[in-house]
Amino acid sequence: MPRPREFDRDEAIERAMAVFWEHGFDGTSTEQLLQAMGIGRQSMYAAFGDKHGLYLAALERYQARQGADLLERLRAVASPLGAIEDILLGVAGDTAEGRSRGCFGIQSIIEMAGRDPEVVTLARSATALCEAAFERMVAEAKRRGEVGAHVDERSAGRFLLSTLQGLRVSARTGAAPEALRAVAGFAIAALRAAPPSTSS
Amino acid sequence: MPRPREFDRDEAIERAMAVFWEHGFDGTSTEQLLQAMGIGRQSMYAAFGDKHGLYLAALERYQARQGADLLERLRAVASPLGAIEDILLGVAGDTAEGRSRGCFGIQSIIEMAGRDPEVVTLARSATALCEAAFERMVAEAKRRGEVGAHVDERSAGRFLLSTLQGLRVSARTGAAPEALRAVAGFAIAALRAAPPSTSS
DNA sequence: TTTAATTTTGACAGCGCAGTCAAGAACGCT
DNA sequence: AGCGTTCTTGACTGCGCTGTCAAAATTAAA
Repeated sequence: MPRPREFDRDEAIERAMAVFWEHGFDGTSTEQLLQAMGIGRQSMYAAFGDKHGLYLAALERYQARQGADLLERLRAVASPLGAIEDILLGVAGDTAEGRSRGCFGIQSIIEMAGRDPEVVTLARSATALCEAAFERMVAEAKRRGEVGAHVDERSAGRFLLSTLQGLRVSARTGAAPEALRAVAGFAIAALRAAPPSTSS
Repeated sequence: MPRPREFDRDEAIERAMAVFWEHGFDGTSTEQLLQAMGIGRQSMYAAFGDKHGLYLAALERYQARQGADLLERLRAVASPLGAIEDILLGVAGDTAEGRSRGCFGIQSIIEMAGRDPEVVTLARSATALCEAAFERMVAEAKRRGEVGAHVDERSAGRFLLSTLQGLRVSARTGAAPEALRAVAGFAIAALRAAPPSTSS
């Protein structure tokens, strides 16, 4: 009976994400969002509640895609350490626009963590998921002897995610690809030859 | 002849910085700033031009202090590698509030790099300064045999700054001190035992 | 004491914002 | 075809925002 929705929800979220990503939550007006999504005001409010709800939907979607990407690289891979290296080098290998665009996930943490518990929750679960993915890669790499047996994979997972975040911040600042590659190289070196990790 | 200013400029910048730091540029209203600074509207506009000018003054001040801190640790130090470790572990050793407060410099890059060339310029010079400081620490550490002779200190400087940024993002997300310590430990390990850095 | 310079004060203007409301349009079932 | 339900359209509201203006206050020199 009901009249069906005329726009594609996923497509709309995707477009909203691009706007939020470029301008941040505070820097984005509903007018911008509606124009980008190509829908009317009421449609948006009916579908997402409010600007904040739309933001959460966009962030969730972004993180889901990021996570899927990571898991994908983990699944079909010849060498786990090679996969890790590829992931880190991926930041350096991106286009100049891609590099300076930065990471929507990091942006959301920086802008919203201080006031939005829902964003924090999303960020924490995405963090846990990425760290776990890295951890499994490291564990597999250990099994294959690509990294030393003394490496603590849990710490290594955290280290790798932190490194990835550092790379993305550096990229946004305008770091050259060669600089980013050098950073990635050090991270890989840390895995190859880590002494008992400093856990006090 | 002129009537002297009633407020202390530096103090005002300091208080404005705290507000910008907490809420970001877009999230901060002039009203909030004036209240925090304890001055009137016109006083602020006369002294700083506009909200953006005040923001730049606050950012410049923040970066100057961060840089001075780094150089200070470099100057009066027993072991360069120990100093580097202290700096990285400093993030983990901060209070919970300090950790989740994050870094104003990173915040400014994430929020403003896409639209404010002046912020980018400030960020780049601060980045260069920090990288150079780390580079000198690494060079000195090499001279003392604390890190291997094969380590490229330029790359190492970049790596260390990137690691510090990653640590701060992780801290803002709510990472536990032990997790941050583990990350710092891996970074130090990378310096101790880095093979020829991956620079292609 | 007058004067010139500057800061402070308080009010104000114009604009853009997020969110609401009511009326009209489109659909599937009966 | 008619009906009930939902979506869409467009106007509107109240509020908060940044930046401006003019007048009052304060100082040091003349």
